[in-house]
Amino acid sequence: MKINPENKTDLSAQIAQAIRDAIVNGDMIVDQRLPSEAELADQFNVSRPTVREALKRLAAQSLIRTQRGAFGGAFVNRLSYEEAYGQQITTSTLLLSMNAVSFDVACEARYALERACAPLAAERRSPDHLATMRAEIHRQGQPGLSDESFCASDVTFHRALVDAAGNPVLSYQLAGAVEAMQPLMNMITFTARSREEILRLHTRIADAIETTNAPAAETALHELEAYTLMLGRDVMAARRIKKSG
Amino acid sequence: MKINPENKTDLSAQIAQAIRDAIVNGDMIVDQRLPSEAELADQFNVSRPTVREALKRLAAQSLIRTQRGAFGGAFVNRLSYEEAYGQQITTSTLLLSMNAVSFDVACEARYALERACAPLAAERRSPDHLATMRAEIHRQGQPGLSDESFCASDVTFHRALVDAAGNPVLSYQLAGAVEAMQPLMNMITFTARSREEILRLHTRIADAIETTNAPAAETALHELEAYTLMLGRDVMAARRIKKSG
DNA sequence: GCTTTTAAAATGTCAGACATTTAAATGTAT
DNA sequence: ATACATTTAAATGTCTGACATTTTAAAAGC
Repeated sequence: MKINPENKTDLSAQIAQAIRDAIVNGDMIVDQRLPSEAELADQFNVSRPTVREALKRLAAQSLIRTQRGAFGGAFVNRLSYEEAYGQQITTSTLLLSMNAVSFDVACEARYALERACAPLAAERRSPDHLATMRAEIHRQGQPGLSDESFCASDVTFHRALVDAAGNPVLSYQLAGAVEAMQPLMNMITFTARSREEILRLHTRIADAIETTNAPAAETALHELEAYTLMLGRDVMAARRIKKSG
Repeated sequence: MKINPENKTDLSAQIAQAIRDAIVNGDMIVDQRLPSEAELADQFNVSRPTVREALKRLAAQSLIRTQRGAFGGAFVNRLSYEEAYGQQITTSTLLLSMNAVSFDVACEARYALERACAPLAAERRSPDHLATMRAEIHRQGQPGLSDESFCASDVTFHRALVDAAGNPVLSYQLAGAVEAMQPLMNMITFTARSREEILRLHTRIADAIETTNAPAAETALHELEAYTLMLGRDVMAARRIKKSG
């Protein structure tokens, strides 16, 4: 992996790519120690700051971790779900906040993913997941609940639904979609009327999951998608006016 | 955003986080220029190499891009789908290759996502998408096709299915799942018998999409999932034996 | 007025030094 | 001999200052 040809891009980017390739190809295995910065600098014929910039790039992607002190160094990192979540959420949030993705598209993707989870959730849901969903439904019915709290509870509810599917990859994918929509969702004013409607649909979803009735859950999710879309569109319209004004 | 309290983590990580927050919170907008490295070093009271390490971290996440020369500098980057794909694929591939995710779980997630796309694809598929699917089916039936080529064609087929849904966020999510599974899929030996079976299912899927029969597409995808799982398990079993042997 | 040259500003890179952290090796006392 | 304290070495983290390269805008020249 050691060599890189004479091209004009950043040396630190080239070095990062070379090491990244080595990791992805399996030439370096988890927890294996990389050569020290000084050794890498020698091997690649660059200075230590350049090597360090390359290593920081890899650290930003959670590909490596570093440890100070004797017998420290840079080690290939076993990517954890938490780290993967973090990457996913950062990326998704930016895609949405930079308007590369519209609210409509994000909303559609999110509910498509949730519906994909529904059959698995109906099949595997534990009492614990159901209890969480019921508890959040109860909370959402409390009078005097702030919009932020309502929104947070909404997220917890949907998260329980997805986690009930028992597939961490799906949970991880959804996390991105749900978190990314949070800022926009938080702009929504949840009237008593809309809360009532959402509550009704949440209850239908929970009931469907409890009775392992996947199609009913999917139908309710469809309706919730349409309703969310309507609420979101009002907010987005208001946002556009504010921008142009 | 300028200050960061006295804690013991890396300064470059702290600075990267501060700038990241500013971008995500919208304090800095797309294409806005960051202060020069020297100015940032002043503001954060650190040296230029430390600032540079922070900037490289952000560059690794495609949050910023840099431009050399006068009036150059670091600019907030509009995250493109391509860049987001790249991030997603790197992360997903590592999750799978490091065995943090089993083949079964990845496979289940992938087909759950594809089924989520099916109704949308059935509704929106263009002649172009259908043509791609048909063409790949035809290719998969050619005798003398190598396993790699068969596999590549398989990816193109599924990609067309997902793209037909017309939701770039779903395409982006799937890209990760599909790409990540590639290395394992490539280890599969596709016998004439298994190719025939896959071809049959692909045809059913294409037919269902063409006739806007979403349920039929989902059913066929279910069967294809079960079949893929079976093929994959053989490979994974062989892999385990090789490791322990 | 157009072209060429120049200057300035910014990132990219290097070299060397010092600071800090950490664990092993060593030494010392009970 | 064991337990504890000390030293030491290796590594990352940080700083300073310098030079190289790239790029654009402004100045100079025709």
